[in-house]
Amino acid sequence: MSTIGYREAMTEPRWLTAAEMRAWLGYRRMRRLLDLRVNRDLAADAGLSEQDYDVLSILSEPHDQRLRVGELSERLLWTRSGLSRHLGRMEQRGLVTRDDDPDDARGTVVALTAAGRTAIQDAAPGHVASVRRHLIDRLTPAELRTLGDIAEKVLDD
Amino acid sequence: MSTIGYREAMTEPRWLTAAEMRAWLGYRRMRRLLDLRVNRDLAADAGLSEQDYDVLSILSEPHDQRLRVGELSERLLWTRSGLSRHLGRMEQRGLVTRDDDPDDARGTVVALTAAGRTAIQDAAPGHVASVRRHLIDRLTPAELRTLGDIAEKVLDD
DNA sequence: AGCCGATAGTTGACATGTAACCGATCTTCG
DNA sequence: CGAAGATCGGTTACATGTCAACTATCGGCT
Repeated sequence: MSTIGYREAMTEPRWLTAAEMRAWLGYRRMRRLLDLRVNRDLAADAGLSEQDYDVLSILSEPHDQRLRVGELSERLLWTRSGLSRHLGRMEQRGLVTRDDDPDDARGTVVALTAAGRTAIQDAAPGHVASVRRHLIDRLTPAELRTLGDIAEKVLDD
Repeated sequence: MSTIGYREAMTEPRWLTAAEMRAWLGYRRMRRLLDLRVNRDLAADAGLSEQDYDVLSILSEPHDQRLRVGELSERLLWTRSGLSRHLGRMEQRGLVTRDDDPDDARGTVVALTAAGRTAIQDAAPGHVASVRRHLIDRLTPAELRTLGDIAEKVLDD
């Protein structure tokens, strides 16, 4: 036994093969760089963070004009506390509002403001172009399909 | 024009098709959940963060026993300041040491301690098992290969 | 030799995430 | 009805990242 990390082949644990390691390390690096690039574009073009965009995007869907904080946190795979903080910042900036839920006094309902709607309308075209430039348009249809399959398998639980 | 986000088809910007959106949103959710799961395992099993593991892993490679901070930051795709702070924490915990580079007085050389070596040796088997469980073993060899290809295309610049 | 822009690493100010806990409210069941 | 426990959203304490500024050093060019 000598080397540690992901690299060596041993018999005890099932270490990663070269192909498996390529996939894993590739995923790790892709994650870093892709997110960096897309988020940088979004911040430069629209003054929004990835998180802002995600929240606005969900709220702007036709049937989700008003959403409970808890439901939003589930959709975003976020902790409630993190979302609560983030909504506070977005509220400060005038992008969303928070009001007591009339049906459940424990709850809070989040809604877009006019400014929030404008913000995502303005941001969307550039953001989609950025996602295309950095990811989508670099891949073949078959690769895109496989990426979707992979995500499905990983998420399935 | 009505809906905003990633969802609608328009003519002006090239919005995402259903397949493209599946890939992009799938990637986004996979990123969140996969990282969460792997990092949780690593923290529970070995008391290390993903970042700790990455640093230790590189330093434990045979020819990289001593590395400049700058080179480490390039390999990890990290900012220097972030790495500097992280190394400070790891140094506190006795996992690595930092010393002046004898060849370039501006530089700092990072090295593993005995405890650092032990830490990654202990952590590696469980971590590999975790990566297998949450990602590798869920995919076919063809999917793994495609994932590697995708990462390569995205990183290539 | 000596100056000056480039480079290395650290640090201060700040942004933003999580985990643990809290008060308010709902819901279930005796 | 009314108490026990679950649930909701938020807050406090803390971890950890970025950007910009800073100090020290290097190295090419005159």
